[in-house]
Amino acid sequence: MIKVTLKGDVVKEYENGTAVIDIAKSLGAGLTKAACCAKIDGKICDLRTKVENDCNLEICTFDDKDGKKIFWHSASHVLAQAIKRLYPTAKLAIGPAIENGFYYDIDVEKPFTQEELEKIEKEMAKIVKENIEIEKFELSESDAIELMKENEYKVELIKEHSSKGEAVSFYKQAEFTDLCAGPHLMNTSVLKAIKLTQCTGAYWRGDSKNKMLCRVYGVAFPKASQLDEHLTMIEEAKKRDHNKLGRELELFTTSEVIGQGLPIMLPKGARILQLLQRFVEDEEQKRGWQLTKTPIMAKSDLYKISGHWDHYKDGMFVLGNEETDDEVFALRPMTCPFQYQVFLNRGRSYRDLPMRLNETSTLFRNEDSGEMHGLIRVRQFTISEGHLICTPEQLEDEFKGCLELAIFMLKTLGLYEDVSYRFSMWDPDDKDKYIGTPEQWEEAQGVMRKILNHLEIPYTDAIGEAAFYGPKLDIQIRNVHGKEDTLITIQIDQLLAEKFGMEYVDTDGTKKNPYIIHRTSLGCYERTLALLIEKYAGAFPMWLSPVQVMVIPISDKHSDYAKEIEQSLISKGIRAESDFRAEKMGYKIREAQLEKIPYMLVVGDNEKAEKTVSVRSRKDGDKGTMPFTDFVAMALEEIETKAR
RNA sequence: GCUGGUGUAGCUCAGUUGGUAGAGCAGCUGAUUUGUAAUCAGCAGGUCAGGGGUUCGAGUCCGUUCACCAGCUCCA
Repeated sequence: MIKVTLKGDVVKEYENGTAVIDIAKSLGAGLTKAACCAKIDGKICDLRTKVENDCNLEICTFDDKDGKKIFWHSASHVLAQAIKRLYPTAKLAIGPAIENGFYYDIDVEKPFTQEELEKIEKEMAKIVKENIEIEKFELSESDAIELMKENEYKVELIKEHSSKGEAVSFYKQAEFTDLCAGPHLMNTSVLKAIKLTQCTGAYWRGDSKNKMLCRVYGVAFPKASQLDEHLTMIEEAKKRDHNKLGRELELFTTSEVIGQGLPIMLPKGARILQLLQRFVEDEEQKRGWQLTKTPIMAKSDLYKISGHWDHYKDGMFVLGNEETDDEVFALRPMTCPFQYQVFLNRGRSYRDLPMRLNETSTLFRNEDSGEMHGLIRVRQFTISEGHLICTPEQLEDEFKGCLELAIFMLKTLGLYEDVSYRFSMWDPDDKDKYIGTPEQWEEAQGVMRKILNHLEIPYTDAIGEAAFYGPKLDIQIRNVHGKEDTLITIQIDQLLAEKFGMEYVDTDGTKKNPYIIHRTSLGCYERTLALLIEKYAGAFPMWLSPVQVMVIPISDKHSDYAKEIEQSLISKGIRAESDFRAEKMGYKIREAQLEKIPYMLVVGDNEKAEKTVSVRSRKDGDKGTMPFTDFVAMALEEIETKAR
């Protein structure tokens, strides 16, 4: 007999070798039905797994993160089975569960059309109804290859798994068998609500040198109502899409004759960027940063020293022809070597350090045509850039200062709860991308890890995500589509200082290379604006609203008083406008509300007589009448505190 | 860059098997002078994303360029 510790520290005894599913049965029919997989001593496994030692056992349902994963993974097998039934010549590649559903990559002659996806969906529903048992078996490498010999993708995977000494396992459901490590559900019948969401291209093994396969994405739920809820949620999220909302609210636009990835900031969008920029620059000044203003282009020589010419020439806008011109320039794709020239302006000693240089820096990157996206990925953008030059002893404190600044920015904007931290390291196997020696990388990464651990930052490791010159702490955020991007980055670099001959005289009279922290305090303004639009669905906090107050006179008779109110607000630095059109008040309110203006001040006979305003907030509706001076005090307070 | 989708008035969308473009909102003009989310009427607005091809005839069919969208790859 073995002792199994269950949820709530309940210990039960079972025959050695009892399968998890039988343990679940002993606990209740409801749990058995809902069970997707289990965790034995924290290790995820099949319900088929036989328990052979005393252990902790957790049975996971769809409500658990791991249960969902298994549920969706099995859904991907049903997808594959349906495709094989309808398209017998299709070659399956891989089909994992992802964060929000599953996909399967398939090698087919022609990508599926919408109609074909619907047909596949119907076949999947049939497979679910057929109530098929899912069985697991293992094969030797040679038998496995024999079984999958028609499919070069699976053969490649089998060879790879066995070379690592892993068992080669298969899952079989009726006529369909797939190479898979599992775990899986016991039966197809629980996959009640399935929706195939899209069909796109994806490279085999994520390498653009490989063949592009057809990737079918889907989601699945145990109940139809959950699927509906999920689809509604996605629709709701799309309404916040900055790319749609930002254009509707006239924050930005694009123009075919200007070009891709070159957004035009309209007055309202430009105003928000100005507010953000002032906020950042003022805060940096308070924290001891010195503003610089360096050229937006340079001779190729500069980029050759930094290494950017070798690494990113294709991504730069080069002016001139290297073959024929004496001088070739390029628009700057980053600020680093420009700001280094500030340090290099004269000899430096330890007394000059730390040197904190910030700049509102416009950059140009010739992104591939398929990469551009709204304001998130563009060809010209302006970044809250900064480089901090310091001694090794100062590094931790200064890094901490940069991080505190970033966190202050995020908290003020209300994005703090939405970010995650990524420790981006080099990939020692990628000889092309990274400069420097393994020893230098170990040192820089070691220092960064120590700092992150010391500051108790909840980060995840990311191999191969470092800059070519050093490791990064990336502060990541997701857009409404769930896609993750870097909002803020703080990097440690000891390689570029050497390349540029940056030295300081230390206390002992010897010359040393400083450490450089590359950092942004708020990332690039366009991207930040995009995330803010999505965060607030266009209803920006008062201090960031392009128009803060709309004065609405009830009729022509009240225009003078409205004008007086408007002017008074403007003189106090509040961004106010009046709506003098000969429309009904309800109409003007509706428009101001749709423009997401924080306050509407309705003024008529009563207000005029008593020097009051009727306040309507976009959030709470009619707030009643108050003395104008009271409203001003309230508005200024809300702006000053950057209330959200 | 790759795969797929989309492109008709400022916006949202109609437009039959190819026969020469239509609505609502927005805009303009006039009337209305209004008390917390849409007053009424009239007018104007389009080389159907841009070249090209097939055809007697193309918004509709074919090809190409551009832009937009989703995904992949990339992201100093």
